[in-house]
Amino acid sequence: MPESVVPSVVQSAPRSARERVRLELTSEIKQVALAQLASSGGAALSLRAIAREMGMASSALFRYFRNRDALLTALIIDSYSSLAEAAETAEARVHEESIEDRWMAICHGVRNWALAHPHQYALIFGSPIPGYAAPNGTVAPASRVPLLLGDLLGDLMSEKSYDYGALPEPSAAIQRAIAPVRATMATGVPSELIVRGLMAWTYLFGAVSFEVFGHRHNVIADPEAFFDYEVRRLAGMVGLSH
Amino acid sequence: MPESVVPSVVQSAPRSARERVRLELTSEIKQVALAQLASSGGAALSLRAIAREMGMASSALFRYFRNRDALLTALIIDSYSSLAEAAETAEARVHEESIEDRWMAICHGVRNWALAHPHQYALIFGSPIPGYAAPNGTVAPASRVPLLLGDLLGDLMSEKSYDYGALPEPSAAIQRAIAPVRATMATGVPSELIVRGLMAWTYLFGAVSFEVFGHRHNVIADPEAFFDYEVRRLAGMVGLSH
DNA sequence: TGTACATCAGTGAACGCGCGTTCACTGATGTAC
DNA sequence: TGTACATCAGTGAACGCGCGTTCACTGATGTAC
Repeated sequence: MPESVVPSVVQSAPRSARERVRLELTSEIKQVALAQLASSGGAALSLRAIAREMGMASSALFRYFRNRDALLTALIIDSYSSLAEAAETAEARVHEESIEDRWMAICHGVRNWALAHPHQYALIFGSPIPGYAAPNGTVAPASRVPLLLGDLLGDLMSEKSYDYGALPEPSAAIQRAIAPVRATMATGVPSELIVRGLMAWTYLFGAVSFEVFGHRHNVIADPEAFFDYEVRRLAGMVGLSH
Repeated sequence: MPESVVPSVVQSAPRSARERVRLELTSEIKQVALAQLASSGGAALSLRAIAREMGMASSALFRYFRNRDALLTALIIDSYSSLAEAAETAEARVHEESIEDRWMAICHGVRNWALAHPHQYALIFGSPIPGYAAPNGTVAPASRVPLLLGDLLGDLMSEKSYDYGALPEPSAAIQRAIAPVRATMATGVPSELIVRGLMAWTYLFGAVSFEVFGHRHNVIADPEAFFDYEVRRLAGMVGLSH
C-alpha cells in the first residue's frame, strides 16, 4: 500500500513498525469498503463482507473502527476530501486565468470526480443514510468546495474593474436568511455576492447530481458538452464572467 | 382505507367484492411500505417488516407484488405521481396569472411536497438503489413536472409581447446535445427555450435537494425565504419573468 | 335457487443466506530496566 | 544486550437477530349450469 493512501487526517509520523502497519491496514479497509460501496451503496455497507474480502475475521475490524458508523464517517470524510482535492487541483491549474476560467475549471473538476466516483458522490450528496448522523468532523472537509467558490467571489470583488458598490443588496429578510454562511466568511462581503455564490453552488450541485443519478438519460445526448454550456451560462447569469 | 388511496394507475372499476378488497390491500401495503421508508430508506425496505406490521404472513405479500422490486417500482411510480399532482395543483391555482407567478407556484409546490415527503423524494431523486433498475413504466410519471415547465415555456413563446425570433440559438453541438428532449416536445420550440427550461429544472432540483438532504443546515437560516428569493431570481435569469 | 367446481387469499414451515457486535483467547511486537 | 512484563492484533465461536422467496396446504369467495 503506497504512502499516498494514508488517511487524510493529518497525523504525526508513525514511530513504530506496528503503528505503520496499523495505518496501512486502516486505509486498506477503507479501500475495500469503497469498492463495496460500488456494488451495494452506503446503506448496505457490510463489515463482514469487507473482512471476507480481506481474508480476516470480521471481529478484527473492530480494532480499526469502533463500529460500522465510524467506518462510514471515515469514508464520508475521505470522499469530501477527495472531491475537494480534485476541485482545488483543477482550479490551481488555471489560477492565473480569468474568474470565469477558474469557475469552469472547478465545475469540470467536480463533475469529473463525481463521474469517476459515483458511489462516493452518492454517499456525500445523495439520500442521507437512515440511522446515520454525520458527526462534526465532516463539516470542515465538506466546506472546502464552497470555500473555493468563496475565494473566487472574493477575487472578483477585489478586481479593480469591479464596482461592487453598485450592487443592489437583497432585502433585510434575505440578509438574515444567509446569516449563517456570512458568519463563516470574512467580514465585508456584500450579501449580493454571497447570494450569487450560493446560487452557483446550488446549480453546480443540481447539474452534477442530475447526471450522476441518471436523470439526464434520454434527455441529454452529450452530457459533457451540455454541462460545459450550462455552467458557462450560469457564470454569465451570476456575474462570474467579464 | 378510503378510495382516494387506490393505485394511481388507471384501472377499470372493481367488479367483485374480492377485487375491491384486493385493491384496498394493495394500497395498504404501499402505505405501510411508505411509512417504513421513513425509518429505513429505500435500500433497506423489508417485505417481512411490512407483513409484520400488517399482521399477516410475509408470504402473503407475494400475492400482491411479484417481488421486492415490483413493490419498489410501485412506490416510485406513486411518488412521481404524487409529486406531479402537487405541482400541477399548485400551478392550476394561479394558472391565469403571469408566467412568473406560475413558475413560483410550481417551485413552491415541488418544495412543499418534498419537505412533506422527504423519503419519497429521496426515493426518486436521491441515490439510485443498488441492484434496482427502474422499468419503463416510471418514465411517464417522472416526466410530468418537466412537462409542466415545458407548458410554461410554450405559453411564454406564444405571448404576443414575446419576440422569440430574436432569441440567439445555441451552437449546433448544443442543439445535438438536447436532441432527446426536443424529440419529446412539439416541433418548432426554439432550442434556446429548451435550454432555459432545462436550466430552470436543474436549478429547482438542486435547491430542493440541497435542502431536503440537509446541506443547508447551518448555511441558510430561513430556507423558505431564501428558496422563494433564489427561484424568483432564477426566473429572471432565464427569462421566465416580465 | 341450489349445487359442483374453479379460482384465489392467506398460512406456516422451511431453505439458505445475511448481518453487527462481544468475548475469552493466543501469540507476536514493543518497552523498561 | 538480555530479560520480564505490558500492549496490542487477530482469531473463532457465539448471541440474537434479520432477510426474500418457495411450496404444499386450507378455507373462503366467485362462477356456470
